[in-house]
Amino acid sequence: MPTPHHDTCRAPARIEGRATWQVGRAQARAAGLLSSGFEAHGDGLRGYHYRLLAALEEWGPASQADLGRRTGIDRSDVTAALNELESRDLVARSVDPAHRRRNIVTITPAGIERLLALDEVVDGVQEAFLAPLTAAQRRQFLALLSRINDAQAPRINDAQC
Amino acid sequence: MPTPHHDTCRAPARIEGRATWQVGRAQARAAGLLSSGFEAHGDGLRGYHYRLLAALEEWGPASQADLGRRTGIDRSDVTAALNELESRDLVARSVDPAHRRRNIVTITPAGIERLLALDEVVDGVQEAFLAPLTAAQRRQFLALLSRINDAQAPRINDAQC
DNA sequence: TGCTTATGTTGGCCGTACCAACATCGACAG
DNA sequence: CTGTCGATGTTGGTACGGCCAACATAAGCA
Repeated sequence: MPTPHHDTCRAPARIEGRATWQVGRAQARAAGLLSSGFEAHGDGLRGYHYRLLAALEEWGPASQADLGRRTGIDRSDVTAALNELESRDLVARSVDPAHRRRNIVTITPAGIERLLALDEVVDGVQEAFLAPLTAAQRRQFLALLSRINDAQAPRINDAQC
Repeated sequence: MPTPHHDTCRAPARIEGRATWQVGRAQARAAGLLSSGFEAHGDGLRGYHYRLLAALEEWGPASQADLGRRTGIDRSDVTAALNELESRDLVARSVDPAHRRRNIVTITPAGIERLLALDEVVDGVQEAFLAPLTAAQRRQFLALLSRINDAQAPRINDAQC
């Protein structure tokens, strides 16, 4: 992604003061940092792939549909992302012997290795993103964000959680 | 926009704790609320149009290129959005007598009226978005966001500010 | 005068998120 | 056992925001 600037000369006052606008700017900044990081050290992988690798490493092998439900990624997008991961030998698909229609996706040792490398990239991005805040402010910021996100979130797929 | 859920069952822990992830979730929520609001009371208008109307009302008539620079919207997108605003008689284009290549865009009384109506929609969204926070927490949240956004922001177009 | 810059416009690209349709397989009711 | 229903993986398409390239034209300046 080519670094969204999103801001130029300061938005109109009625917009600049809005929380939704500020959140949008912050997210644009975060997305820019992330995609720069992935572009530099990610071998063409992006957020989708990182989320899927992380889910596989933390929760173990799963079917594609389960992966989609757990990560909030659409089934069709899971398929596409897994194709790219599989072509790099970072995950392996195998047919479930019980349900022959289902694929069991497993993360490979190379996948874990790449995941750990991406972890460091993402950690570096966090540091850059939160740089203007002190440690106490970062805790506050995360706490407020969590409060907003937890209290809300329409939560559509609440199956098997 | 059909209400992004983005979250399903809690992301992997290594992602859930990241500030960039939380900001993304918050922004997804904000965008969903905004597009719901615009969809319900906006007569087909969206963020682009609101930003342009606000810029015109606050800074007065301007050329399309200036509008683009001030709002951070690309020239080509400004053209498209202005076409829709003009077709609703919310703005008027007139050729600058000095620079015959330039259009002077003016907000019409109907445009101001619509802008005020959209202001209320957007205000309602802010309220919904910040609902889980107390007044003091909202101030903190905005202050932290401003600190992050102001300290950073690569600022590419810094001309005439 | 000619060269360069700025403007508005058209058309296109990319990434994220969705949705619809399809063939296939399992499970379960009758 | 059969038929129906649901779930799965896949393909293909949509929408939207953001961005870029190219173009014709007008202004400004050398």
